[in-house]
Amino acid sequence: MAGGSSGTGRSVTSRALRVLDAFDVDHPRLTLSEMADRSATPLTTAHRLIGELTAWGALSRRPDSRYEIGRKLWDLGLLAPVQAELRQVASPFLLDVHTATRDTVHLAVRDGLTALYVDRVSGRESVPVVSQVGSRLPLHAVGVGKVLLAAAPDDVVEQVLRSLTRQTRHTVVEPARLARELADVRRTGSARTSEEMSLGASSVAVQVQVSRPGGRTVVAAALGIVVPTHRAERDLARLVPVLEVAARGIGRELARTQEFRC
Amino acid sequence: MAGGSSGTGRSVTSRALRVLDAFDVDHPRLTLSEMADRSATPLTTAHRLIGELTAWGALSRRPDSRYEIGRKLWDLGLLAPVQAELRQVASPFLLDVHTATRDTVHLAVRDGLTALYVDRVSGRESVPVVSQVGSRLPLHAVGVGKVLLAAAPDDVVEQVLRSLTRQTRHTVVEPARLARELADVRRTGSARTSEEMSLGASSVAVQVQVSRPGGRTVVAAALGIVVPTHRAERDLARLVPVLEVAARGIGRELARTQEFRC
DNA sequence: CCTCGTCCTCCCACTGAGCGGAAGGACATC
DNA sequence: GATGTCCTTCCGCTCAGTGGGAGGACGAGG
Repeated sequence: MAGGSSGTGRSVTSRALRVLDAFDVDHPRLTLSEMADRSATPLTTAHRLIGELTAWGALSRRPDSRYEIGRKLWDLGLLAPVQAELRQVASPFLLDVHTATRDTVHLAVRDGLTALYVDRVSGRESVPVVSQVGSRLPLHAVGVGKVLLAAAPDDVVEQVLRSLTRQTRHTVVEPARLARELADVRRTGSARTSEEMSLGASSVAVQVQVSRPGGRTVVAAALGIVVPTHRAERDLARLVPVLEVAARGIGRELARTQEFRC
Repeated sequence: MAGGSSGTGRSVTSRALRVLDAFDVDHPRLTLSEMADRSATPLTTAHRLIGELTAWGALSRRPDSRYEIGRKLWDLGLLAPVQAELRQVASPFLLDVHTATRDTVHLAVRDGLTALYVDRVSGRESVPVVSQVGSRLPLHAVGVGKVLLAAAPDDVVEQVLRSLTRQTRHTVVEPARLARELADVRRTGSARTSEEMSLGASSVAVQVQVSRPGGRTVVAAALGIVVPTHRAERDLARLVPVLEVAARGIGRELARTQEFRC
């Protein structure tokens, strides 16, 4: 190869894929040179690769000459079995909760050190949208995250406790305090947050437990609801039973499905 | 290149992408050799490409050694602006309709000669699931499809009329009859189907109209609802006004958004 | 009008990354 | 143990990919 200077990616394929990596939630639209920069690819090479990706439909070019993810990737992405069964089983229950409360309902699983939102039903006149399907948020700052963290292996908990990032002035960043909260979550099965991720929003969340053959139960997901803080005092306590009913429904349904693997 | 025999794809990138094309709704899980076959790629080459795709996260390997679309593609796909604005605007309205009726509600746009389902809220005890988000169904056999077809350019209508495929014994496959139905749709603004796509399911759908600056209105999408046939006679007529209210709300909201482009 | 800056597109000679047949392993079936 | 299916590793040939450079398109500032 001509350049050979810095760590030239390696294979063509990996380079093409790295170009795609330039996109993320904060950068859903990029110019050619932005993509080249962000993926550390020589401009000319990026140009060629992007041309091929566009021809296939992985990217598409907007009238303003910037690129965005194309429909083909959308199609393909929908085939990904990311908790497909969980989402399918849980969806009606989320709708039930939404119908009963008209608030924003979330379903999340733990993905490494983050809470991955796999489904969402958004309330009409609800709080500022922080999370969307596909979002990952820090475990310690959101309701569903605390629930998932409380059920996580010790090493995960330790790692999270060591790196508590502040999101708002209400975020719990003292390890000891969070550890105490987690103990409460394990005892009660539910977690609360109050403006710890974004101001004006409070939440409750509960575990979705699945009984596995052998008598053990595992926490497969977390089900949460977000309300404007001014309604939190009045509503959150009342919402826990609603969530619990739905969570148990989901858990029972999941246990029934033989294919389910954690 | 060694072989050089048949039309060797071309570029590495296009080959890698073609391998991904092996996946579709009917084939969400494939073995290595299936992917090689389906993409007309020599086994060894497919093996290498798939290895790279897997390393990046485009694919993932299941315990049973088959491959499926990986989480990374799911993430990326969610960034695709496939009717992003439409979906965001419409979502609360779909939920409203669902809350009021508890049936399966669909939002679709026309994509070439098919109806592309961009959002869905599924009813609890509803009909057999035919369509999912991302599905494409023939325009002439579904409610939202007829609405979209009625608003489509003449050449599209002609093409569809020339190739009416039978889905069930109730599918309308006579061009003249469908043309008549389309005229009705244009007049009334709503379309019905009765077991034309799958037995046991009937539907109504209405246009989502947007007033563009300049006084013209365009049909941006179709909003539909599916009910079990045994309830169709009783429910469908009553559902039209519900859908119309929601569709008008969506249309008004879309018109307000300046960015909206058809 | 010209200059400068940004961003994109085209060109082309060099070379190492990709290619894929062949061989061998893992596992199941008869 | 013979036969089949599916996956993985190996390796020498060569053509596809590479990326600097040149130049075009467009806009802002002088």
